[in-house]
Amino acid sequence: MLTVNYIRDNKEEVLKKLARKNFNRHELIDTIIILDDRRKEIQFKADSLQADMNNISKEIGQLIQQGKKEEANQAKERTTKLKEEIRLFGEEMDEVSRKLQETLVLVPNVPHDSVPTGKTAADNLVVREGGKKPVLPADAMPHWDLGTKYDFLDFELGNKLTGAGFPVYKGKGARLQRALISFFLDEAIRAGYREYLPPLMVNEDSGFGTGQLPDKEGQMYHATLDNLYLIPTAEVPVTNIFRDVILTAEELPIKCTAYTPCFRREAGSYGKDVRGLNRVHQFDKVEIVQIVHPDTSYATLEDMVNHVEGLVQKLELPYRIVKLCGGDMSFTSALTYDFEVYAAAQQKWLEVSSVSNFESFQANRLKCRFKEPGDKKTKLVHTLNGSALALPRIVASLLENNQTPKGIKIPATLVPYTGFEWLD
RNA sequence: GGAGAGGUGAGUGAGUGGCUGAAACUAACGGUUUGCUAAACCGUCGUACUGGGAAACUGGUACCGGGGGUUCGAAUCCCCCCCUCUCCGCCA
Repeated sequence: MLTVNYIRDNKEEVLKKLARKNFNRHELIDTIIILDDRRKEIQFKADSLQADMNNISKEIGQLIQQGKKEEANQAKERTTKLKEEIRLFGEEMDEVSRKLQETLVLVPNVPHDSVPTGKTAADNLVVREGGKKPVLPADAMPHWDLGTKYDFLDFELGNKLTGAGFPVYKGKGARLQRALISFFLDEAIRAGYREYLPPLMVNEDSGFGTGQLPDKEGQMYHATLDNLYLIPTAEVPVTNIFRDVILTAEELPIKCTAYTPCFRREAGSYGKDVRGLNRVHQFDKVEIVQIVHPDTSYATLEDMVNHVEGLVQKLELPYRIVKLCGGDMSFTSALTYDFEVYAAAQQKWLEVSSVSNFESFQANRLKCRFKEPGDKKTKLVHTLNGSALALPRIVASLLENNQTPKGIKIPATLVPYTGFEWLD
C-alpha cells in the first residue's frame, strides 16, 4: 500500500499515474486525506488529555505518599471526566484508523513512467524475443497427449487422488521435475541468491503482509482448523521473513531464492485454454526475491530479467519478454515484465514468469525498513520478485517443442540433472 | 495432548503497583588517552504516531510476546491466546 504522506504530497501526480492503471476513484484519495487529517487531530487531542491524566496520576501518587488522603480523593474525582473523554477519542481513533486502513488498501501501486498505456494484454509491449519456434509435423501432440503416450504425466490419476488440476508425474516425468528444480536453484545460487526452504503454510499475519489477505482470500487454500493458509507462491513466506524488520543500508541488497510447491484455488475458467499443465492447482516453482535500496531497484529489475532470460535460453525455448501495460499490471506492481514461452503444438504463448518491482508498496505493508549510516530516520526498502521459473508451462513447452518420432529430446543443459537424454 | 517454568531494548539480565522507556553489563558507534595493539575513561546508543521548528532540534503519547480487564496510575495484579524451555505421552 502507498503511504499516506506520499499520497498527500503528490496527490495530482498520483491520480494522473493511477489513471494509467485504469484507477479513477478520486474520491478514495480525497477520503484518505480527510481521514488522515482527522486522525492527526484526534491524536493530538487525545494525547494532550492523556498527558493531563498522567500528570494527575502522578500528583495522586505524591499526595498519597505525603498522607494527604483527602486531596488525593479530590484529584481522583477530576479524572472521571477526563477518562471518559479519552475513551471517546480512543473509540473514534479506532474507527478512523480502521477506515483509513481499509481505504488505503484499495489504492493500487502507481506505475513506473515507462509503463505502456493500455487496457488489456493486447496492449502489452514485446521488448525482446529469442529462441526459435520449431516446425512441427501436422500430427504433433499437445503435451497432455504426450504424457499419456509415454506414460510420464497422468491427470486421471491426480483426479482420483485429489481432484482436477492436481497432475501426477511418473517415472522420467517426475525426474524431469526434480531436474528442473535443481537446475533453477543452482542457477539462482550461482547468481548470488541465498537458498531458503520455507514453510508451505503461513499464518494470517504473513498473508496480510504480502497482500493475499484480507481481499484475495479465495485464492488460497485455507486449513480452517488451524487457521493456516497454503502458500500460493514462495513469495509469501520468503518476503515475510523481512516483515517488521529494520535493516542497515550495508545489508542491502538481500537476495533470496526458494523452491516451493505452490497452491492456487484459481476459481476461474475451465476449458480449452486451461487444459493439461496450462493451469493447475498445485505446481512447483523456484522464486527469486530481492530487498534493495530504493536508488537501485530498477537496475535490480533489469538484473532479474536477465537472469530469467538466461534460464529460458539455456533451456533452448522460444521466448518473448513482455512489458505489461498499465491495465494488465497487478495491483501491487510498479513495473512488470512477463516471460512467455511458446508451446508449439498448442501454438500458444504461455506465461512462465512475472518479474516485478513493487518499489515501497509491499515494504510499507510489511514494515520493512532500513537505515542509512548516520541517518536517524528509517526508510522503506524496495522489494522485487520473479519466478525463476514456474515449472508446468516450461514443461509443456519443452515437451511439445522437442517431440520427435523417437521420443522427447531433453535440452543439453538439463541432461546432467535428468540423467537421460530422451523422454520416451 | 498432560504437568511445570518462562517470554523485558542488538545480546545477557534487573525490575512484583507511582520515583521505570525501563538499572547494570556486553556489543555497536563517536571521542579522549596511547609509539602500535590492547586496556581505561567520557559520550551516544529502540520504534511508531503527533505538536512546534526551514532545519539542527525539541515538547507530548504509545509500546516490556499478542489481545482484553482491574486501578487515579500496570512491565508489575486478573482473564484469554501465542510462543520457548524441561518432564511425560504420542509419532515421521
